[in-house]
Amino acid sequence: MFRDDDVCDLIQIDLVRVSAIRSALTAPGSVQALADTFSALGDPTRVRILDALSHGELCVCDLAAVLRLSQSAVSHQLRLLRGLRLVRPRRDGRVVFYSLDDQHIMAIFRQTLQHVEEGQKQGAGKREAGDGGPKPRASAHAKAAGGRRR
Amino acid sequence: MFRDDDVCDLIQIDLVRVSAIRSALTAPGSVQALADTFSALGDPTRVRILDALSHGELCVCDLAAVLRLSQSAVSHQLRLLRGLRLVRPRRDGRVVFYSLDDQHIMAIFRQTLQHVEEGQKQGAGKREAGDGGPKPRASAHAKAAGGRRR
DNA sequence: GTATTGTATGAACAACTGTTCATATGTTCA
DNA sequence: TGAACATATGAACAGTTGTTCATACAATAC
Repeated sequence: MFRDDDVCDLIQIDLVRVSAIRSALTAPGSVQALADTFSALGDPTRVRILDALSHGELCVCDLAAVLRLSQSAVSHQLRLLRGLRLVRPRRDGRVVFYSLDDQHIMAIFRQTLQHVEEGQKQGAGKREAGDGGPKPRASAHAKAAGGRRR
Repeated sequence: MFRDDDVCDLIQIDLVRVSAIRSALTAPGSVQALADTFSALGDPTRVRILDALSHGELCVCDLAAVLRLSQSAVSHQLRLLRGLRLVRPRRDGRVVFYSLDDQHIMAIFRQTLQHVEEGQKQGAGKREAGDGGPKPRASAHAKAAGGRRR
């Protein structure tokens, strides 16, 4: 944990600036909301669900068929996405159609894809997450490490 | 898992559309890259780090002081963020300064905050993640549940 | 060289998460 | 009403993640 006497006492440490920045930080509530939302987006299955829904409204069953997932898995994920208002349900008989809740989501996707692709340009040959190659399912504590190459 | 004979055979199931959408889906590599990036953003500590850095370049020690975190915790998280090119290090003697890697990140933050706040407007009184109130640290498998109220 | 200091990293542990299986809920049709 | 079917949900398990502690690395000062 952080202790006040643990602060390094270099000249660079500008305590004034530190407390200035600290008081300008985003409110904890918003931080948590941001993290929750990004967390929901931070799973391949959910990314795929939203990607599929970007092509238009789909019922749970169609969604499962499109993504080749079990109905249960899709339903569980939809529940999560629904809770964060990333998707919206519409009931029609016994079928429930889901659609993207608003336009922000696709905008966020586009922005982030831009960031990712930009990095791929720069670091060509460096292999970062998402180069299309067959990957060993990026695993524990080494996911975004600086230098992996097995 | 998904089995082909598990497809519900309603009229709504449009197998043509299903395969049409499937072939239009974002490539697996990009999906993974998106998920990895969102995953990195999906943690309060990392959100706070990026938020702090949005006020300008900071050394690890200052960052720890601003956020009241241990140097080790900050360093571990910076490593992750660095791997995804969300932050960029600059060495000056023994001090390493970190800054946001590009402008996309803040743009993504803004978009997402907009989404979150928009939802708060609509669902006023419904309590979604991030309303500023003291929360019991939103826990396991119930994080974004549809109907919570204890 | 050694001491000092800022940063990085490995191991380990508790907490969290995504999927599956079994089952419940809700809607339509006979 | 009861059968059929689309969707939702609870429990449980394996896999993943964030923090801490101890320690290594790197750059400067002596």
